[in-house]
Amino acid sequence: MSTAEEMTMSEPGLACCTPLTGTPMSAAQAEQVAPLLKALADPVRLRLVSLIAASAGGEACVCDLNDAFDLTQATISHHLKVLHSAGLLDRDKRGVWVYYAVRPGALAAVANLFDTAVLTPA
Amino acid sequence: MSTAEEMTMSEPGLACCTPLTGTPMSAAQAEQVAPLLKALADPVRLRLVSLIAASAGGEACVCDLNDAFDLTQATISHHLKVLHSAGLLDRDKRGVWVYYAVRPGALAAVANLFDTAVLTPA
DNA sequence: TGCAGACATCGACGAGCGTCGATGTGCTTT
DNA sequence: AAAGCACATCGACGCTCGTCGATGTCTGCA
Repeated sequence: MSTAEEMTMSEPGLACCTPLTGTPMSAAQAEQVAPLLKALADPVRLRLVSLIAASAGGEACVCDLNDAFDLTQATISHHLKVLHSAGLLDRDKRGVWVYYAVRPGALAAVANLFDTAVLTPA
Repeated sequence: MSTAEEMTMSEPGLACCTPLTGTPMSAAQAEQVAPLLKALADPVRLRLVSLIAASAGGEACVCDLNDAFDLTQATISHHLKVLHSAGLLDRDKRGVWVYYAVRPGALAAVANLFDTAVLTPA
C-alpha cells in the first residue's frame, strides 16, 4: 500500500524555493484524516449527520432519516454504514428500530484540525 | 437528476419518531458545502494545503510542492487545480513560477462549520 | 407458528476520481 | 530566433463511489 519513500526536497540555489516555517502534516497523518473528511464530503451524509445532531437527544432512528430523503432505504442504510465505519456515528439497536447518534467529539476533532493544526497559517 | 417521487411512509402513532430540537442543515446548504469537503478529502490535497500553509508567507511554488511527492507533475497540477477551483487556494503567477496560497478564511470557514453550526449537538 | 415491519446486505450499473504519459502554452535565456 | 524550463491541459486507464432493486436477517405481534 504505502508506495512513497520521498526525500529530495530542497536544491540550494534555486529562486523559487519557499522555506517551511511551520511543520506540515505528515503523509501518514494525511492518510488517517482523509477518510474522515471523505465520509463527510457528501451532501446526503452531511444532512444525515446534521439531522441526527439536531434531533432530540442527539440521536435519530433510521425510519425518520429515511423519510427525509428521496432516496431508497438501501441507499440511506449505506450512507449510515459509511458514517458509522468512519467512527462518526454510534449505532444502537432498540427492538426493531436502530438509532444513530453523533459520536461525541468526532466533529470537534475535525473542527480542531482546521483550527489549531498546521493548516491555518496565521 | 431527481428521480423519485417518494411515497409517504409515515404513519401517525409510531414510537420511533425523534422530534427535531435544532435546525438541521438544508439540502441546498449541504450541496454547497460538500464540494469544499470533497476537495479536502484526499491525502495528497490535504498535504498540499498543509505544505502551502506551513511555508513562508503562506505560499509555495509548484516546483517545491512537486518535489514533496512521488507523483507526476501532471497529477500535482491536477490536485492544485481542484483546490483552486474549490476556492481554497489562490493562484499567483510570477514569471515562470506559479505560487499557490491558502485563501484567507477558507479553512476557518470549514472549521466554523463543525464548531458553531448545527452539526454539533451539545 | 406464521406473518409483517425495520434494517442490513448483495450484486449490478453508470458516473466520477486519481493517476499517468504525451502534448501544449508561456516565459526566460542564449 | 531557437532552445530550455515551469506549468497546464489532454485523452486514457483502472478503480472507487452513489444509487438501485432484490433478497436476507431479526424483532414483535396476531
